[in-house]
Amino acid sequence: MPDSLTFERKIQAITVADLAFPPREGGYAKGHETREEILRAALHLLVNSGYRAMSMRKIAAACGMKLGNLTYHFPTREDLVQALLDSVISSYEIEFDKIMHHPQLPPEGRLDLYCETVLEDLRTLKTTRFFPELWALSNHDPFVFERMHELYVRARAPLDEIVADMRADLPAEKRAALVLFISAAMEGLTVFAGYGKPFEPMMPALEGVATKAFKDLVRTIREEDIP
Amino acid sequence: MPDSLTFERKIQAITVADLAFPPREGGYAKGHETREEILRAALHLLVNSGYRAMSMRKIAAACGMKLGNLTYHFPTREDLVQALLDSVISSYEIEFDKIMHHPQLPPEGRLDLYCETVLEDLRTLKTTRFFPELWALSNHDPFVFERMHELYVRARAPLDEIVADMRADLPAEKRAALVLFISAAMEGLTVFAGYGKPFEPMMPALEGVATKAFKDLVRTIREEDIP
DNA sequence: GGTAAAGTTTATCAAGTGTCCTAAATTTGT
DNA sequence: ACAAATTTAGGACACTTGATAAACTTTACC
Repeated sequence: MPDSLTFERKIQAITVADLAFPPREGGYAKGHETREEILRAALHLLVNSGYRAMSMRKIAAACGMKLGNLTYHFPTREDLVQALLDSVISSYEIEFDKIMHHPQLPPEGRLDLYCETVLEDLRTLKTTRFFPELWALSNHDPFVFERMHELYVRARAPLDEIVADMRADLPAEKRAALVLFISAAMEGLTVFAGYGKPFEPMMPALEGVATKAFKDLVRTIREEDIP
Repeated sequence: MPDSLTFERKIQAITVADLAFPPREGGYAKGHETREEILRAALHLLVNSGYRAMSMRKIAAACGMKLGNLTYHFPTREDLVQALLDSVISSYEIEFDKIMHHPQLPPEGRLDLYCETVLEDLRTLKTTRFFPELWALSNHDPFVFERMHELYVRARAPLDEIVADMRADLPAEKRAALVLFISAAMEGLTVFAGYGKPFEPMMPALEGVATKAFKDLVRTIREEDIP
């Protein structure tokens, strides 16, 4: 592992096509398209250049329109960020719905699928890219905090449900702690995965360890008693 | 768990007395004290109000001096941030030195102590507070990235050493992955711990699960073969 | 075709940013 | 006492930021 390294991220450009941009009610078609374009550009800037660089002007420039038009669609900057968080949360919802409404899959299978989904996200670095920014923001912006909390709650909900199916006898508190630890481990993994180049060589081995560790946790859920 | 909550962090004000501010070579005593005061105020602002609020003027105002004096000690903003990162890294170094140079402690004991130290940090939320900001920054500021990488390397070094003592037979790559996963799990834990109020009620239970999980990993290191 | 709403541009505002500069006053180490 | 280091008090620079308001253009619909 080198002690000093050049600043090169392996992620060149994020594709945000798979993010959900629900249309607002009773708007012109053109207006909705523009809103989508704005949010896309905003997220692109957020991920690739950071929150500081995600200014109204740069967003406007990124999608080739004037600043005034941007404030027409989003009167304040907070409105824009809110819409952005909405789309992120919606995308999560869609992702986890796929797992929970998977036809004829036992709890164990759903747990495996859940873990596999997160590990896959770790490989493709999809959510990893905007999470650190949003999380840092949430420490000082109350409304970001509330939305991020909502996101965390929704992300853990399916896992909570699965664990409840498998170990209904466990007290809710311990189930919640177990779920939280799995989530935490995954969160930590995305930290290092997102950290990119320095850790890239050992990511395959890390994934092996992670898979084993998660399997251990599954075994804990199945067989052992929680301390 | 409430679905919406008021924005109240349990951490009111950070105390940075235990952070290391190494003196620069060939400076007067007074100058060193002032530098310390500046860095303290800067870190306070970073933690409690975020990186955006950590402007030269606000730092100067926070420690009751004029802007000119601040630029006298730190010609550019980057100089200041560099010094800040230096202090953070130094503090880490001191913390881990205590573990590694503990008299007559076998590798197993040092591993326990290492985990316990991190869990203690999780309880007191010491480093948790500025990590998200710095990490988010590192994604877009090359020099912050290099320093944060240095920090990660130094933080994992002792753990690496311990694991090497315990399992010299394992290939370096797999040892590194194991170390990385333990670090990742801890990193994730600090994420949720730093998240504060919403998770506060279940922190004790979470800590129990975490302790057990870490013990499992230790057992993995001791007895089993890594996949 | 006309009309009202939606969408877009243009121009401007006050405020904040980091950096640089000069000149003087004060404190400190020796 | 003397020189170096530190601090104060300003001002100015070029630049970016979010927000506002007035004009202009396109679109939808009767």
